[in-house]
Amino acid sequence: MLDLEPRARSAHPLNISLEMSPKAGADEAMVELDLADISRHIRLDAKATVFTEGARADAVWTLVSGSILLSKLLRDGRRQVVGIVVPGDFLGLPLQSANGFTATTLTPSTLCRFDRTRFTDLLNRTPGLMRQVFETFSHELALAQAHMLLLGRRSAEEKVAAFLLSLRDRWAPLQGLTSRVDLPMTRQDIGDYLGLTLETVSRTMTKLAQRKIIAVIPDGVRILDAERLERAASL
Amino acid sequence: MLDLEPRARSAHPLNISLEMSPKAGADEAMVELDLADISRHIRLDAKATVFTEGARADAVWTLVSGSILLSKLLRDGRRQVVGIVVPGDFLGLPLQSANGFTATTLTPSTLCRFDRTRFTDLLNRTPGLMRQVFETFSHELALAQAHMLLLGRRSAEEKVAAFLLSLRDRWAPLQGLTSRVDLPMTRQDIGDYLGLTLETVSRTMTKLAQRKIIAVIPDGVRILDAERLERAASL
DNA sequence: CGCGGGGTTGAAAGGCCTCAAAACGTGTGG
DNA sequence: CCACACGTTTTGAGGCCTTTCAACCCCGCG
Repeated sequence: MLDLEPRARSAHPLNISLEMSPKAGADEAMVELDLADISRHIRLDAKATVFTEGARADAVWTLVSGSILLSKLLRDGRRQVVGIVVPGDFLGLPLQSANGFTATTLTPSTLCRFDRTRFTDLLNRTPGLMRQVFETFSHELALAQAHMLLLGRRSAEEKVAAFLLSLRDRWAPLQGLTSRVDLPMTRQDIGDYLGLTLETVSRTMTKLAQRKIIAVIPDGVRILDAERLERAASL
Repeated sequence: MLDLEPRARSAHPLNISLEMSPKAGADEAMVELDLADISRHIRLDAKATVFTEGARADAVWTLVSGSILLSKLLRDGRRQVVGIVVPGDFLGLPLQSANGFTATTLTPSTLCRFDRTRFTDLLNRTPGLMRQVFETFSHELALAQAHMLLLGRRSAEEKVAAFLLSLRDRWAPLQGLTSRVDLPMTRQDIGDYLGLTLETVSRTMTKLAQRKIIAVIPDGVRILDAERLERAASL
């Protein structure tokens, strides 16, 4: 249900952004060829591991469809989800040789895989592409900082409310701004993202539902009162 | 006391990294000139604001000496420190027109200021420089993810222990790996960094001191038993 | 000397966690 | 088509860790 095929207009996943680049010149077609040259589309089932924290990173990826969870593990099993990847997002650090986190698919997903060294070579040859990826990372960093604020300083209710709103907004460019928010992950996953236990996530959601701010539906929630939800998130 | 003058060997703050670049070629001197052209050294007192969250960003910076706190604010006053800047670090997002956080000096500091648009122009003209800044950001992102794990999944004692160790390690390249860790910030600042109250930070430190793992000294701590501190951090 | 900011310590409250059980949903096999 | 098993979610009760509120100490400085 989340497995739609977005941005089909673009021949290559990374060109979504290159197309919008102001200095998209004559050599754009060549870059596309080069990208096609070193890339490979891959389909994965739900709950498949794309790569593992600590392992050697020999590829970088873009997500074409589906969704992916990025998580870090403590030795005793405690887990923190450090990111949620939606179609169009870039995945992996081109310049780092080891993965800093594990990437797991939530739904059946298709990814575009790039050989890492060949990708960084291309990056060094193609300033426009590097700029695009750089821009992506700046945005990621801003998201990470916003999430630190959430993890460190927000209550359980604020966390859950902010989570639902941010997930809605991230999917909005792909499927429009609907009141329905798909949650193709478990309460445990959500808790690991928000720094809460699965029970607290569940309780908080039912509390929001009792106040008619959201409705809990199978595999997701429906936002009944976006305004009050925003107030609950103290945005 | 933290106000040392590190990396004096390099003519320009940003060239620390450019020097180490593998493809540092003949045009390096020119880049340095360009950087000098658009940069300006600035001295700031302790507790001075470099820039404010939400304000238009018309500059990016490198920290030459001193130290800086990056923080985000919630409307009701709750604060989250999202980063600590040590000499040599880059500061600000070249491609974003608004600041995502506030930057405040902890000690008297000297910064190097770059006009943002002129810096990004230079960035676009100079792939090697962009690569360097890009690399910096990848590292920042990794740090941010590690901090999310800390904020979401670690206990107060683990947080404080991990904080002391990470601060020691970040200063190590500049002043050597000593047992003394300078803390030129208040308990409130530390709490805002770790997602704790200042009282919890204080209590946790005295508890670590009672167990002879650290000693609380004026303006810092001394690490008495690094091994047990690492175990306390569950690293 | 008194003031003010920062730090420590104490007691009580509360929010979230832990442990536990029951409800629910879905896919499988009889 | 129903029964069952398994994983997930919900709900409850109790406890703990961190927060809250408050008092007190320390020290630098006007």
